[in-house]
Amino acid sequence: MNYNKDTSNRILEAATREFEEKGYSGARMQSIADRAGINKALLHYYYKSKDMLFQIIIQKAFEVFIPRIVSVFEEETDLFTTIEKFTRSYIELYVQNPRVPGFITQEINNHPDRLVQLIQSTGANTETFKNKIKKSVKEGLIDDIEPEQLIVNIISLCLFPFVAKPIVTELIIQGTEKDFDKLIENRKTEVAKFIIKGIKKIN
Amino acid sequence: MNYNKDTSNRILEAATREFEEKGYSGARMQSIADRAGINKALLHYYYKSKDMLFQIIIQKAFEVFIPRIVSVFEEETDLFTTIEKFTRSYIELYVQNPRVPGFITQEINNHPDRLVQLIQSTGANTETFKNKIKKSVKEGLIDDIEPEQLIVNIISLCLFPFVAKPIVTELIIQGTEKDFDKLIENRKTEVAKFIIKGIKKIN
DNA sequence: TGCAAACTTAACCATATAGTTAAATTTGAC
DNA sequence: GTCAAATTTAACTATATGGTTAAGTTTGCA
Repeated sequence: MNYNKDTSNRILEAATREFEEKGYSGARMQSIADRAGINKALLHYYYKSKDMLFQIIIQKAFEVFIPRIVSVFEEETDLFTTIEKFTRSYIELYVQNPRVPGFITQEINNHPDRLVQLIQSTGANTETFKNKIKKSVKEGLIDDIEPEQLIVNIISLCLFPFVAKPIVTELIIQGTEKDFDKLIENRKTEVAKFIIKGIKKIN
Repeated sequence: MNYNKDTSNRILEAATREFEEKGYSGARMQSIADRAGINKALLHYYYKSKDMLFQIIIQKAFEVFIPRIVSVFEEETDLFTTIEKFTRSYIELYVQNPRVPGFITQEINNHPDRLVQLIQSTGANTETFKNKIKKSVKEGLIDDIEPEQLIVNIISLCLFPFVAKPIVTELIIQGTEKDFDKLIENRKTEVAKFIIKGIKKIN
C-alpha cells in the first residue's frame, strides 16, 4: 500500500473532529469520509477500522497533551513561577484545542481502563512537582497542603471551564461565546493569582 | 395502559446507569432491559422509545441537581458560610451520585443546545449569589474578583475530580479507589478553606 | 374461580452502519 | 505517452439495533 500524507492527515483531522463532537459510538465513518472530502472506500483503504482510527487519535491526544502538562511540572523554577507558567500555558493550549477536554472526558467515562494504560505508556509522572510542593511546605513558603489536593485544584481550575463551556456560558455568565472567551482570557492570569494566594503562607 | 411503579422505577434506574456508563449512542435498549430484569417488549411497553427514556432521565438529573446548586447559593448567610456549605453539600451529592458529573459532561458535548434549554427550564439563576459576591467586594471583605470567575472556580473545584476520577486516581494519586475516596473526603472541607483564603482580603 | 392487568416469548421488520469488493477513472512522475 | 499509484463509483454483505407484534403465561385481586 502507498499513502498520500496529505490525505492521511485530512482523514485524521476529520476523524478527530467527528470523535470529539460525537464520541466513539456517535461517530460515523461516512461522516468522517465526508469531512475529509473522500469516500468510504478510501477511508478504509487508509485506516482499516473505526476502532483503529479511534485508537490512533486518542493516543495522539495523549502523546501531545499529557507531556505538555508534565513538562511544565518538571521545570526547575520555584513553585509559584511553575504555577503561573503552567496555568497560562495549559489554558492557552485549550483555547487552541477547545474540544479536547470534552473528548478526553468522554473517553474517561466510556473506557477508563484503556485510558489508564495510555497514561502510563506516556511515562507521565507528577513526582517532581509533588516534591516541589512538599519542599515549599517544609520551607514554610506555603500552608500545609497535600500535594495531590493542590494538583487536583490546579488542573480543575484550568480544565473544567472548557469541559462545561455551555453551562458556564449560559448559566453562570448568561452571555455569549465572546463573553466566555473573555472570561478564559482573564483566567490565564487570575487562576494563578487565586491559587497562589490560596496556599501562600501569611507571615 | 396500567403500570407497576416498581417496574417503572427499576427501568429508570437501569437506564440511568446504562446511559451514565455509555452515553446515549452507546447505550442499548436490550442492555437496559437486562439490567432491569425484564424483556425488551415490556421495556417498550413502559417507555415508547430510547429517546423518550433518555429525555426523562436527563430531565430528572437536572431537576434534582441544578436546584441543589442554586438553593445553597440563595441562602441568606454570609459569603464564607455559603461557600463552606455549598462545597460540602455539593461534593457530598456527588459522592452519592459519582457518575452524574460525567453523564452531564457527556451530554454537554453531544447536545449543548438541548442542555441549555433544560437549564433555563429549571429556572436556575445565579444572581443572588453574584450579588452577595459583589457586596463582599464592596465591603472590603474579599479581593476584587469577578463574580463569574469565583463561581467557575467553586464549581470546577467541586465537580472536576469526579469527571476525571480515573486520571486523578492513576496519574495524580497513583493509588486505588480508596485513596480517591479519601481525597474527596478531605476536599469536603479543604476546598472551602482553599477558596476562602484565595479571596479573603488580608488586612 | 374468573378476570384483567402485568409480563414473557419469540419471531419479525426496517434501518443504519461498518466494512468489502472489483472495476473504472484520475493523477503525477518518469 | 506510459504506467503505477491514488482515488472514485456503486453495489454488496453482514450485523447490530430500535422497535413491533401477537399469542401465550403468570399474578393478584374481587
